Amino acid sequence: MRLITRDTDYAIRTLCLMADRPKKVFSVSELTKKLNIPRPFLRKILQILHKNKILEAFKGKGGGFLLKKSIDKIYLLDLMNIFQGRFSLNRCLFKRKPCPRIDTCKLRKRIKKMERYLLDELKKISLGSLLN
Amino acid sequence: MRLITRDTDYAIRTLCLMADRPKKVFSVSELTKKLNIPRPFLRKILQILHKNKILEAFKGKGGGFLLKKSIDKIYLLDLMNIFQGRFSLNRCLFKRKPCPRIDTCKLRKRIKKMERYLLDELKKISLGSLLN
DNA sequence: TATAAATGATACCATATTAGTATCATTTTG
DNA sequence: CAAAATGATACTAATATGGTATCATTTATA
Ligand code: FES
Ligand code: FES
Repeated sequence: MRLITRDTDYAIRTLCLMADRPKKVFSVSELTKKLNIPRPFLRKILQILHKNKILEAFKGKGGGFLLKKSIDKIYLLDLMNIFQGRFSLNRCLFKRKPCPRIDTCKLRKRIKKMERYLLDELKKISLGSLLN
Repeated sequence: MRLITRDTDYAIRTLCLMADRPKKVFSVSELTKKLNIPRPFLRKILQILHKNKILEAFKGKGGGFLLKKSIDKIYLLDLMNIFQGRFSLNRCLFKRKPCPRIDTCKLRKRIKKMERYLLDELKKISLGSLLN
């Protein structure tokens, strides 16, 4: 089971790198070289981060992306929500009726509890806290 | 994120139903009617449960499947391992090198901790404990 | 003001995983 | 021997993930 998908992963790495020089405007070319992430994929990711107000973007020659939010205020869970959709462990419940025979669906309750825990843990993890 | 896939889910439901009459030999036809799970899919699932010694199987006319293990000794995690492979949250680590810049990969450690928790919780859940 | 270098928007393709089907062989009972 | 069951296994379909391609727009600067 994959907690973090590739795009979230790449976003983490990119933002951490950018945090090194928080005032600097990075072009995709530059980032792609340093991180070696496939260029068009990285570009898409950066555009999404921009739409979500985590980066600022500058068009035109000499343009690129700039960290907008402090790395300490960007949480892993934010990125997961952006790239992976709202975090939830038991989609199953909503696709099908609750399991016959398990009338009150105890399973669901127990999964909810685990989900609660994971969300709480994930909320605590800022990108800043991963560095150093 | 899906903790439990469809086949595991179906397996749970089927085993719970069979636990109602632990001595009875159920044919696929019978189970498929009661659970309305697509017949050939259910069949595959039952065969896998048989291979994994959770069910006993009887070939030939009048044959079918019989619960071999007590429902209290079948754990959700067993089924997940059978149908979904060994449970682990961070496959990511093994596909790519640890993230550059995050040298000691704190993220990995934190994910491992969550994984530990989930495994502990999942270990506790027997199918028996879901019923009644 | 033309050109090059950047992002914006968006549609597309490739691969992997999950979900489900089909088929033929074998066993068993009557 | 025929019917009714599972064993084994290969195939197909749907979805999610990972990655490309392309054209439009903006901006700096020669
Ligand atoms: S509602 Fe999903 S297993 Fe019960
Ligand atoms: S090793 Fe996977 S995020 Fe660091």
